[in-house]
Amino acid sequence: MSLRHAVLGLLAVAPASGYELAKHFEYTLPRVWHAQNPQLYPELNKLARNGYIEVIERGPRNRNTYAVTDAGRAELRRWLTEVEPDRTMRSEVYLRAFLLPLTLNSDDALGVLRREAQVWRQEADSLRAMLDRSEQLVARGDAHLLAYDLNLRLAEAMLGWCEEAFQRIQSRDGASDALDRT
Amino acid sequence: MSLRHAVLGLLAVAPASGYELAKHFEYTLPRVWHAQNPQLYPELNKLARNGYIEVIERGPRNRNTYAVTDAGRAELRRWLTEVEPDRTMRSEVYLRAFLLPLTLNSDDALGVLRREAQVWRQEADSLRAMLDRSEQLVARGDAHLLAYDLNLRLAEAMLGWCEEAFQRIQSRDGASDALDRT
DNA sequence: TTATTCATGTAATGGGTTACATGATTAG
DNA sequence: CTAATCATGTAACCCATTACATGAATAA
Repeated sequence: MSLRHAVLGLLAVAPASGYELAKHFEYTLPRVWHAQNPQLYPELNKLARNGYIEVIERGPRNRNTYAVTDAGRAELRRWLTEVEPDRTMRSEVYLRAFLLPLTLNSDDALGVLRREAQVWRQEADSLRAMLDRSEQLVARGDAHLLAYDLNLRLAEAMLGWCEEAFQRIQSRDGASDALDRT
Repeated sequence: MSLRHAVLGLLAVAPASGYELAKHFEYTLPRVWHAQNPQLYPELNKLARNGYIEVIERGPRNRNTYAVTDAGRAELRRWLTEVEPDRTMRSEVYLRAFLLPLTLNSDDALGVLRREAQVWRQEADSLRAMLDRSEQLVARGDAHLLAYDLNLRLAEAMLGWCEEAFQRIQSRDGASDALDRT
């Protein structure tokens, strides 16, 4: 499991509180890694007990800001460079895309694909706009841009697939219509 | 959770035993949905008790071949067309890609990116070869091709990102080298 | 007849989600 | 002073993984 390394990684990018991490997972990483409050707070305490992170500031409302320690940074580096990634995935989006053309009739499939294409087109557009804006503000080599770029490429892949699937199903349908008419 | 619908969907494509489903998840769907034996057999029994699937054949070695019932097909259609998808993801691959440029030094990052690009290039190549072969065997409208096409597009997106990230990190590095030299 | 593959499962453990609880601070 | 937001957490439940168990059929 990699929640441990997800948290460690985010804190290596910038110190944060549990509350901020939760927002981060919800708004900036929803297509990458997902985690909520009841996982985060116990995990932060565990990482702190093991010496990978530490509280660097106590704010109002019991706010604890955590940062990675040297040991944490070393562990993160070890994980990224030496541990063979688990490349299996479990994505409802991909599962639906897989099943849709295989199990739905053409009308249902085309309807769902039209809606899905819309979602990914919007996501791709807003990521592209964000990247355009950012490239004027920060240095072109800024590593944050690469994170957006990954999301953009995945959204574009989904959009491209939706459009391809739509066309193929439509022409398959057209072909059978044509056959029916002869 | 969608294990229920993953199983229902696979059985809607073609009847199968639990053993065959496990192989399917392992070899044809590893980048889509992941499930193993100890989940599958209880889930199959539950789906059968609820009337969504049924045993259509008992083979040697206690082999049970399951197929979806009309109720199962209706439930699958309902899920695909009416239930709003959960578009959050939890992918170790994406998480690593996100963290890599933000937390590793250039040398480490370039090394890992080179290895990763290799993996996705191979996956894309073999999927492309499989698609080329298939298109000569089956009708172009065959829905199975779309499943391969999705995997291909995602692999190409990962490969494209790896190459882009490699170049940006290299040129960022080159830039700082150039500055050092002056 | 020995090893391999097919085939189905259970038990123990660990990870993740939903629902709930509590209280401090800030904005209107 | 009221509502919204910030902030941390626990309890109960469900889902997923690892390790183990069992035995039938097939290939060498």
